[in-house]
Amino acid sequence: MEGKASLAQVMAAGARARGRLEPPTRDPLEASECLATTTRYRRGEEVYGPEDPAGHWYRVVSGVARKSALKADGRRQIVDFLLPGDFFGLITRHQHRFAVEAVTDGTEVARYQRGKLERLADFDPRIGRLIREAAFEAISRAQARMLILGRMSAQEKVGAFLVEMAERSRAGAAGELVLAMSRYDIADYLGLAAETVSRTLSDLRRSGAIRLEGTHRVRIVDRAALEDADGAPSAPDAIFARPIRPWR
Amino acid sequence: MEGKASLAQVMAAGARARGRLEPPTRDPLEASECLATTTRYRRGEEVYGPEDPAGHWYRVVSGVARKSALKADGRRQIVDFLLPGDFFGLITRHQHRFAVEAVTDGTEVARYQRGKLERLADFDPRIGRLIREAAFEAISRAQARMLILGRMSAQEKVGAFLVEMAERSRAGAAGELVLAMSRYDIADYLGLAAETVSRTLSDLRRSGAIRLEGTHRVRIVDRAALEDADGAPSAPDAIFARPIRPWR
DNA sequence: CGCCCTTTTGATTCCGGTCAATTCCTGTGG
DNA sequence: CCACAGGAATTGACCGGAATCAAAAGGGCG
Repeated sequence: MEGKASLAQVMAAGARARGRLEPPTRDPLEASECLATTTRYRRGEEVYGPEDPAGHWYRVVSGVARKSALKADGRRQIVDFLLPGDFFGLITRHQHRFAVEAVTDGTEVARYQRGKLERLADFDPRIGRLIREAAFEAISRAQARMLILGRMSAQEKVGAFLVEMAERSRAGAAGELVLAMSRYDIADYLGLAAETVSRTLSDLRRSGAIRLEGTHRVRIVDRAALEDADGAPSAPDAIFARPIRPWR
Repeated sequence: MEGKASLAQVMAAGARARGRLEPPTRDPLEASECLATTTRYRRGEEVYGPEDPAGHWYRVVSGVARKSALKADGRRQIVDFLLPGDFFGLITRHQHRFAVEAVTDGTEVARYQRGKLERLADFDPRIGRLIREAAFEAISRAQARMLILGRMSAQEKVGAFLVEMAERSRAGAAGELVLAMSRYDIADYLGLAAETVSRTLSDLRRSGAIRLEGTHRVRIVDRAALEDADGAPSAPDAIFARPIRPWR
């Protein structure tokens, strides 16, 4: 399914996410030239492959996607989960190095012609800023993830992952969280074995830090415990959350 | 030591690194407004700390720096090694989350006022592109590193690290390479213990993939072996490089 | 209802972290 | 210039946590 979204919409989304931008220096009319093609993907479907020419920039409209690399020995590393609003494919090179696939059925992705958008940015500084900030955002995300991948125990990794997803998906204050991806995806994201992810989630459940209300539904009970996981509970009142009745 | 560099120089450096940019849409005269302050740092000296306000963008002029985060438990993760030409501190937020310190004595860093540069970018699209591309570059670097951090054996990590540094520092075709940073730095960059880094380098030396010509001098003998390390030699003729006379 | 994929749980192995000791390098001061 | 001191690097021994192998249980979709 294909659709069109005006640049105005893009800008609006950007502004919403990040606060006010400067008043236009040009009439946004020219913006109508630059249209995004929105495509809908099925679960597992590929948005682009690691060998595809990199002539476009993309943005997730709805759903979830994963950006990953497949190594020769069959191992896969997921480099980023892409949620609504996230830009991806932002490179200067002529070829992608990663694949992007939809995680959920019906994931919608907006696609922009790189050249057009770039030329547009040359005239409208707001576009330039928007892209710049999207890139900065991606850097932040990537570097935050290095802290996780670098030197953490399985408990810390999974804990940090849950917190990250809760924040990025603006989960309800109650800490309810939907993990669209499989345990294998999570494992390849965190650099763990799928079995370890599963085990760790069970451990966190037993220790009362989270509640599993369905395979893909998690409720964060003791967020502090997730954050500096691996150790003792940090919040004093967290102890009372400890003796938890078994799930289901 | 402080100095001044004109924007023209910055642009020139950028163009050199990446190929031609478009002809100026405005006279570069206004560029003279935007001056970079270049500062020289001693070994271990801090360029900025994790709590500092993020009012500037930076670029390494000469030397090497490391960007790192210190965790509560004392563990450190190095998120990036910064070599000449690399931009850093590119964020929109108001506070850095990482510290940047000089690795080598006399590292020179150019500092740009973020606001000025941003306003300048609004008028001169070349500046915008330059910054955008620097950001894209950082993303690439970060995502490439995730492949390393994610799921590799110590051998693979160290091998990949050597290859990365050789490429980024344009080491002589002979594969001669200078590692400015300590084993501890390398360890914190790769998510390993310093002892493991040392051990692994020794193993690679024994297996003939590299030669150690001084604590901080490495010669890459069998690059292919480093790349898909951990396994058997890949290049057929690599076997002949195997029986290596002991170093020194 | 039944098949298949995902998830969970269990048992065993092994890589890399930790602790410890020694050697090597670098820079400093006599 | 050489001796010395202190940190950096290397090497060794041991142990623990996560990967791997294996199997059972659950859940979704035809």
